Amino acid sequence: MATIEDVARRAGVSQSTVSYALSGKRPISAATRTRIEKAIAELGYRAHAGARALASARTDVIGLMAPLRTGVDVNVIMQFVAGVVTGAGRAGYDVLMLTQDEGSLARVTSSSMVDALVVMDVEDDDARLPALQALRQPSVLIGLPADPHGLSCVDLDFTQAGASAVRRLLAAGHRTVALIGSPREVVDRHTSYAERMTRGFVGACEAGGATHLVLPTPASAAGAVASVDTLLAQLPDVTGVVVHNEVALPHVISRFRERGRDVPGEVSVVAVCPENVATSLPVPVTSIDIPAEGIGQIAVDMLTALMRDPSMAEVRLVSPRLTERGSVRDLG
Amino acid sequence: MATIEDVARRAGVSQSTVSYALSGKRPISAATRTRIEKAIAELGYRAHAGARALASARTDVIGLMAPLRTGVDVNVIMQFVAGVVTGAGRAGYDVLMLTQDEGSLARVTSSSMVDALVVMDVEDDDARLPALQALRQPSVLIGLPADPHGLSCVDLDFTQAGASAVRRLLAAGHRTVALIGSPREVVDRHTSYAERMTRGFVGACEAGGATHLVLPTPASAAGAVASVDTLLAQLPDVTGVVVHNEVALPHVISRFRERGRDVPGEVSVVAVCPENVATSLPVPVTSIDIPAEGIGQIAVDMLTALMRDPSMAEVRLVSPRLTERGSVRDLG
DNA sequence: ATGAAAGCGCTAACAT
DNA sequence: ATGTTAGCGCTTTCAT
Repeated sequence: MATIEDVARRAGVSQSTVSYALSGKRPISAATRTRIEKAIAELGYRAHAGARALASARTDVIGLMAPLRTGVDVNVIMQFVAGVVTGAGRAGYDVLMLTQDEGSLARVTSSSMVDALVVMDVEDDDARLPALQALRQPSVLIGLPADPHGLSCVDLDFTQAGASAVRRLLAAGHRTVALIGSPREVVDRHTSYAERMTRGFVGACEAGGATHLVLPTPASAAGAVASVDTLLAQLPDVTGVVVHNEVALPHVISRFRERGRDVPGEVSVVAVCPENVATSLPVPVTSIDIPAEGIGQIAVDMLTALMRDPSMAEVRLVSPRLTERGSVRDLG
Repeated sequence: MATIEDVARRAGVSQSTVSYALSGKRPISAATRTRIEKAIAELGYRAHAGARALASARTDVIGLMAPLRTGVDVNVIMQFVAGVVTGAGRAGYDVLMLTQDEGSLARVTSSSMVDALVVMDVEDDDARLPALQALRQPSVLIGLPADPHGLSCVDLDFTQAGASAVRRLLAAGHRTVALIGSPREVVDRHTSYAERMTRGFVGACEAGGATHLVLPTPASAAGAVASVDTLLAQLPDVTGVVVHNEVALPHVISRFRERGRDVPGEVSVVAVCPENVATSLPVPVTSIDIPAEGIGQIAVDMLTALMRDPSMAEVRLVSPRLTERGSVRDLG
């Protein structure tokens, strides 16, 4: 591999001139610049990442802690990851994937492998928060812990999403509604989005005087079927459901039909899921989009802002947008 | 951040002694080792990754090129990624995520950001192969190109999987069968697994004298419905289908039922998909497992072997294993 | 506008 | 068993 010294020699300039030509931190005459570029092209030169990191104290790599456990909304996670990788690429960063375990955070930060961190799957009272706050490197959470003090966070405003879904049903005259939500484990861990979704749902139901039920639901066909059956047993008059569980969604709809309740004839459905999920079902479903890829990109934007100015911490909650697709029936 | 020099000073030894204590490349007396460990713990020392990479010419990072396009079997991809990350972690490596674009491969390798590469979503005549062969760093493909000469590859033996699925149906007396396969784009790109799957399917059909049809199918409910309808129109006598499209699978089954063909009463189904997909459907489906996570780990094992000895290139095709779950009816 | 040279924090000869 | 020291390939401060 060619080094910067090889380039300098070939271009007949000094190392530092090559370095400055590359970084643009110093004016370089057109003639010199041309010779340097030529030498770089001829040698196929690329700066050694380690040497650069050592000298400049930056790696141009950001760490991404994503929950890799299979089965749990992988689709959504993948879209977040895609957004982060895309946004990072655009901003000139590479992405180091980190597993959930406690150690990797300390390892990659204290060995200076990454300049910054994006953390997913945030819990209400997340064990990683103190560590993140103490870090030299800035971080952005995708999710919203109970106390986001001093941390940068971005997410869909799930509280509003839950409330908005309910209000849509209430406006159509529904008075008995249910939330088919995230799996029990996710809820029990007080995962931030599940917590907020439930709060928004329940709050709007209470405000609107609607009879309601929240059903944590496994991400499987069997789980979806069981939840629908439980729901029909406990709340036989149910006419509206909010589904925040993309794996269960198709099975929820078909189970209602198997049980003789047509969607949207007898039961109206509002889903909270990525758009491509809502549109690729046999029946298009009215939904509130989870703009996962966009949020991933915003996370990177916030990170680059933080690296420029560490005082820029902020919480950004993306407002939910409901798209009608005809799965809600007006009882008026 | 503490440096190795801080540790050395605190432990009253030289830098190199600390380095050797850390790497284990030299015998260190128990007493010295203890003092060094104490100093390291007290200072919270961690070697600077860049400095280490510069001096040792290795990064302990492997690059992972995964197709991040959403919608295409994300579940499966995620499982492969999880396997690679898990395997890498166990072997002491971190994972740098790379997008599909041509440039990133050259960039991370020639700037020495990674020691090795895992490449997914391999096409029959993949454009990246020449570049990979020319690389200083070893690489392992997940998939099998038409000419794997000199490259290390690992994948499920999809040819055998296709053949084996067909033979299961033939053995049960089925004579008219279809393959509900990967999306058209995937097939058109000559993606390695789709290509081999089709070959195995068609080969076994021809060998067994079965009437057959191959239907590339979009990864959506609508696509699944359309494929089933096309199939029933073109091959009304069909009694057995092989489904190699995990998104379509549930919709294929429900569409058959909507069209009055019970599964497995009238139509038998063999799926080729990860086990958790086959078991989480309303009806458990007889399937050939895609051991994605395991293959991801094997890829890393092969990579570490290659780094030890670059002549260890090999092709490993994992034999398919069919698990009965009752979705195939014996016509005997 | 350009060059010389001092590090950045490690590893691995080369000592003893 | 341990210490000394020469790089690894960059960035950046001084110089000019």
